[in-house]
Amino acid sequence: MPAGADRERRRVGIVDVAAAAGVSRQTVSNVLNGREEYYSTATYEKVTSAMRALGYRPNRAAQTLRSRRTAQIGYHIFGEQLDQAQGFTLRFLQSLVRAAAEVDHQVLVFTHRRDDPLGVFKDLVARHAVDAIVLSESTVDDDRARFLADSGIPFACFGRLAPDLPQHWVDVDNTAGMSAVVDALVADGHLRFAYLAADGDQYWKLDRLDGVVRRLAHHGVRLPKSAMFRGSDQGVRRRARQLLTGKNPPSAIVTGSDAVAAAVVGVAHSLGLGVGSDVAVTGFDGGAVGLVTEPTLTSARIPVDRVSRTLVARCLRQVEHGRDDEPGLVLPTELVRGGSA
Amino acid sequence: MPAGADRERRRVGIVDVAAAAGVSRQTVSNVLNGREEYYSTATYEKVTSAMRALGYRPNRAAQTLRSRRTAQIGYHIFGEQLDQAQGFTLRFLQSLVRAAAEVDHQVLVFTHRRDDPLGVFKDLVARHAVDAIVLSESTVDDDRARFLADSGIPFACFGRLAPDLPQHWVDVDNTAGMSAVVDALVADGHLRFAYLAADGDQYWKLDRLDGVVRRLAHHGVRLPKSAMFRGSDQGVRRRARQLLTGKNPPSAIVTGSDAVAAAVVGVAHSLGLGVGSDVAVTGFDGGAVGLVTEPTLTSARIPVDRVSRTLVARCLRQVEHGRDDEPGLVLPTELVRGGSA
DNA sequence: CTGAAAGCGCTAACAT
DNA sequence: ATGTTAGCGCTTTCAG
Repeated sequence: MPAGADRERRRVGIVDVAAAAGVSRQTVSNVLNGREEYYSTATYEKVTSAMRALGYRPNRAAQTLRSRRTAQIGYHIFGEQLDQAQGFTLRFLQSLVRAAAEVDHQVLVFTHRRDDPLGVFKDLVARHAVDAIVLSESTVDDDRARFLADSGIPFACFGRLAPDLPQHWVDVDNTAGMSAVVDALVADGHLRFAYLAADGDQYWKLDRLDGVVRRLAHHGVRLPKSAMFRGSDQGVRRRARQLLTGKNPPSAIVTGSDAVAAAVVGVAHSLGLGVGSDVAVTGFDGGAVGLVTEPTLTSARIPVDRVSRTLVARCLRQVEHGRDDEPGLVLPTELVRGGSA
Repeated sequence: MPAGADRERRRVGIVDVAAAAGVSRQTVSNVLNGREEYYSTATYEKVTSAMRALGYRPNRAAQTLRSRRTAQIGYHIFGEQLDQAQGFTLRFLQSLVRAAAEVDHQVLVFTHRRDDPLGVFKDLVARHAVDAIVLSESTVDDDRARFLADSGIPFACFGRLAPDLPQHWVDVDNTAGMSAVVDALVADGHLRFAYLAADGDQYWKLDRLDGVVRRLAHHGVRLPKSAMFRGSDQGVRRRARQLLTGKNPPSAIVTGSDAVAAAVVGVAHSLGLGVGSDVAVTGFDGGAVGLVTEPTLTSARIPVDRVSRTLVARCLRQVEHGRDDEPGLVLPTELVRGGSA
């Protein structure tokens, strides 16, 4: 039996498509890569129908090797995440994956090793495993961002960066977000406020606090020192209890995040107070946490989808045109009204 | 000036290493791929030091194209995840990424498009974008698993699969986990129990319920119908309140998950009851949720790291030796005692 | 607009 | 134990 008779199920390659369509392999490649100047509509039809008929899908490794584009975006997550970020990280990742998919890219998730935080980054860059890297929960002076900037790989951060770093970032307007929350509360007639938040001196935590203080001042409402607290989850609960059982309790408790708000809601319940009626509670984030509290949270929603889409766009821009001097982008939050305020 | 004088920063390739080490490219390749039969210790030293000196890192695309191995594992996540799984998914992903990294693999995260749930899978398989795929939250008769089985790509699931599917799965022993919880509670002298859980008829939810009922029976304790409830988060809260304020309230509330347990803890607090003192509450999972409640939860901990490591191992086994007939693996949970029971 | 040639950087299969 | 010869399947460059 001649070798040609083998029922061998060969992978279908670009040449098979070319043969089936009666054109050369490049024409197929051009169609594949949407180089519209280089083929006629008729050719396009022939080629695409041949691809469909053969069930052809280009081999990624070959494309990558030749074009030097992986169509993959790296996303760094921290290994240990017992904190507030928990819920948000997954929401963001989901959004990022969708945003990447919209432009035919995939997301490679990676973590660092404890003993060598930058090692993975070096590896990824050196091995050309990704076209760009996205960072979230970045600090202003972020080691990772600094390394990426030095190495020259395209990147973008969710969170603003120091002025001496490339401004490849997107962030939300924390101050304005809190202002909107305060405005709504004031419009509802609240006069006695408190602000509770997780501790930490990240700029966004400070911005949120600042937003509340300033906006209340704008409305002529003072926020007494004793009604401001930033600390651990436990500390927040304790202080919430103190405030709510003390004399002249706040009628509205603004918090720095949905996680904190959820904790406060729990405390209020435990004191037999009606949330949204006896006391208003607000959060910041607008993700899933706020939907499982009872009542649901009024919160400043972070527009995750816009954030991730922008991040992906900025990455690809750098991939295609080299490092740019675009400034950072600040996105507004959206006030979502739940039953908690 | 001659062209050779260009200060052109060329990528260092395998030939550069070979030249520097004074060996052929294959020898370098052999060292790279740990084919120990094919080089001497002396050669190894020469080659590795040359690699270090040149800062050489093999190009992934080229390796993939030639070896037909991507060193990437795909992980599918659902797009909308407002439910209990939330916290767990991220914990699992983190663990999976680490487990993959331990064997020099990376994790590619992807979601499906609503209108074509299997489309991404087809694409990934056809384009050889990953070596294997990991699924979590799989159902017994999982469409995704069925597709993967048909397509022949290596895969592994967190969650048992129907007998007519390849048994590429790992799962935890839900029944035994609950038994351990019940044992601890009984040992503490509890006699009046209740069981609250999220609704849904996934086998693991049924197994957990079953575990509680059987083990209580084993101890001679009856769980009245009225003390068993499965429903929405809201429903659970309502029922918890009813139970705790009714006559003859339970002294121990066993729940189907840490998320439900957290809700029950909130309800107990709202009724002024001390959790861990007035009423015991237990969860199932052992992740971050149980650490932020007050007190922390007593729970059956899912050994995520073992799960993900096993999943990765099973994937690689198939990659290397083809589909196997290994049976599914059931892993035990570990009882973690928090302050809630 | 289409075709032919060249090669991305590596590893498999063979030789030595 | 090391070297030689061929590609992997595509895209780039350049010629028609």
